[in-house]
Amino acid sequence: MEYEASNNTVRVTGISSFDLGQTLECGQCFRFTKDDENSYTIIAYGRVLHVAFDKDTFVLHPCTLEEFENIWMDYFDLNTDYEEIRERLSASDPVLKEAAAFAPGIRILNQEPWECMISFIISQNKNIPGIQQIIKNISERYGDRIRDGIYAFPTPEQLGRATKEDLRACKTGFRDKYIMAATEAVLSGRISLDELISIDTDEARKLLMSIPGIGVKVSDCVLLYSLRHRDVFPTDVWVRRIMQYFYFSGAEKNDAKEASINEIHTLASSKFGNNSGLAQQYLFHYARKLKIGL
DNA sequence: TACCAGGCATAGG
DNA sequence: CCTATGCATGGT
Repeated sequence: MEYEASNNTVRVTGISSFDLGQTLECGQCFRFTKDDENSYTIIAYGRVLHVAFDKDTFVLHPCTLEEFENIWMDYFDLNTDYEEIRERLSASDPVLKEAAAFAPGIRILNQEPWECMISFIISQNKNIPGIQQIIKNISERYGDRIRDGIYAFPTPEQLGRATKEDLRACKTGFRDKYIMAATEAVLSGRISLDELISIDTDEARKLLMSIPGIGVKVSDCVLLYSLRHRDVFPTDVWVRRIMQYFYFSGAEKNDAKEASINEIHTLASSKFGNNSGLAQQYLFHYARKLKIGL
């Protein structure tokens, strides 16, 4: 990988296994818009960033050399060798070979833990446009204005000022109490999200799940998308469907009983091991595009 | 109108 | 451990 900065723009070449659309649109990130073919605007780290691919060059703007090295290089996980992980997953399993070949440019973003946690609390029982709308409402009401009409995700202190009624006005619905509980856990210091990066996965998950409104699926999303635990396998309805279809249905497809989350996790762990997170991303994307069964 | 959306808490086997 | 139900809200 090589990069250079000029005119508040950074150009990166020599990245393999990276596609903007596949990475942003596989459901791990909510705050972006698609401006054009292979051109997106992202809001993160209190900044607005335009990203695009110009032939084989990854272009970021506005972006200084320091911002690229300190923030975005890690955000897009550019220091990880995805070629190697993808080959390992492909070789170990025929289904993954298909799924990975379908979207080989997926990377797992390293997002901000606080925003990620609140966003996935919001995500329960909502579709993606609905989730994006609520996050936008909350940011506009409590976050700092970055520039006209664009607001940063609020800090814990800022969101801590919200009352239940305020949150309801942002259309959070029954999630209002969960958001308040998570905010309180962070503000009080009971849970330090950054510390969850370096502790054992199961221990970190246990701590996250001590917050009401965070269950197995939401905690696994936070662990994978922001806390760098790549061995988890977030299992939502789509992943569940595709796992059922490929791994748990017998010869007669319909009479097999539904596999439980525990059974799916056990199978994922034994097949994909430390790379379960990326395997889940490939499978999620694959399932949504193919719309298998149901 | 009724039913669903990347779940979770709760009450009950 | 597993299963059934309600849940705010907006969209078909």
